[in-house]
Amino acid sequence: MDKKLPTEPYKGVRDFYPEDMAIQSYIFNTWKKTVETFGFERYDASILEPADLYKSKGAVNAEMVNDQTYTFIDRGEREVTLRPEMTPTVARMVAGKHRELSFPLRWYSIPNLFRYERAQRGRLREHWQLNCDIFGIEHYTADVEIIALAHQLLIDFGATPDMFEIQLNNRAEMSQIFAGLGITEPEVINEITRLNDRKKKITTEEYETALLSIVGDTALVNQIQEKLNCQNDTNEVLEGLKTLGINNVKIDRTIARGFDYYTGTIFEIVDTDPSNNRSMLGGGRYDNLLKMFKDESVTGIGFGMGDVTMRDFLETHNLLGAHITKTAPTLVIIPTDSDRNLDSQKIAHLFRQREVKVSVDLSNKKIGKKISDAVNRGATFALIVGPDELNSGNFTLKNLAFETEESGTIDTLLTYLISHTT
RNA sequence: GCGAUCAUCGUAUAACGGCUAAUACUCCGGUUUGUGGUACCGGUAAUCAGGGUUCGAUUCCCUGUGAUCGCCCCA
Repeated sequence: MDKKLPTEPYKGVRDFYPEDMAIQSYIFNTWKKTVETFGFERYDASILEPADLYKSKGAVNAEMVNDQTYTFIDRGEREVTLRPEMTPTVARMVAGKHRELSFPLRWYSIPNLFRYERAQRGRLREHWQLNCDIFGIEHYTADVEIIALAHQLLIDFGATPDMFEIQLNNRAEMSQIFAGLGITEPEVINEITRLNDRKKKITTEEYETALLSIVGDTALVNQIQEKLNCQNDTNEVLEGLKTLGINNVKIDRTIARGFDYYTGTIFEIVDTDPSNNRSMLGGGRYDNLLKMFKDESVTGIGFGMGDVTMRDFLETHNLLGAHITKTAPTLVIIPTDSDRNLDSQKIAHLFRQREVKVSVDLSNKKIGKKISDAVNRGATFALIVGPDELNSGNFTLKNLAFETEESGTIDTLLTYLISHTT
């Protein structure tokens, strides 16, 4: 009679059942570990931000703000947006304590971000993204450092350098290249940049036709292509990375990046496997982001890397598997019947005080079933608790992996268990 | 926002327009009233929603919903 609710999650977002959460935790933990070896500190903020943070001029690309954010009016008639990216938030936080913070900063966060878009491979409406930024260093070695971190992140998941490629570009250098060709109008540069971004997806003919319709001059079309194809291009960031032993990197003049706030280095890391031919990570340098909040400016460079694309990468290259561990209890206490549940819970407390992970099987299944359930859950030990054991004080601890048993008082078994777990 | 493909037990698959919609795994129970994953036996459980064509629709058509893949954009 009454209509039941669907059990599916909201469109484009995920439920994390324990087996998914195990993967998610592995990704987050690995991120955290690597990033902290680079001396980064963690911060976070609310998922809610005033809509103005994204709307103010030149903050981000207009399409994303207008068409791809979750924006609503709250009960106090404030316009609120679910954060679609973290950079404006961290810029706001840095600007807010500009005078108190001791630069340079190395900050990271793993926020969940929301974008209202059509879900597809590697793109969902909610994703988590590792965000790393260095604030307050103009020197190019900050660019090198942040890209070296991005590189190391993948290495620490077990990736080898042939599995991915770092693609570098520089907004300032692009402006110079265009200026050298006599192209100075920002509108035209913008159009060419957007076209370049799509270059790998379209044919050379399509590219040339589109480029011609922008610049209206065949000679110029050829000159632009020549500049873009220059394989020998290098810069100090590229050389710096090579000095650090990072060689799967190249200059790619078609790298564009969507956000308007980038002013210098921009980079992406792409999967070299053709079946997962996507950008997994992207970032760049921004000089003017704090100007929204203050007259003073602080330069920053950072990147974001998504959990969805990360998982796709790890699955594509078979880098998950052995790393994923379910959180199983070490010990399952098995009462022979429900009347022994409380006695069992009391015993469990003794083990928990010694930091043993214990669950008590409170079901009314038969003992054999409870034991096989414990095995299936991945427990290492099982302890049977029944009237005989409680009366005599003599218990049996089963080692489920080796199919051995140990008898004794709770105290001796506790000592035994602790000495047999690492 | 646009385009393509798809939608069957909890999961993965099967069924020419025609028998009670099948099989495997999972789950539950039993063989075994207090002790292990196996084996054997049994059980629960599905045609996304609404309309149309037809004697008859899981199958064909339309609409909606959802998913996947691509475009746009981006992690």
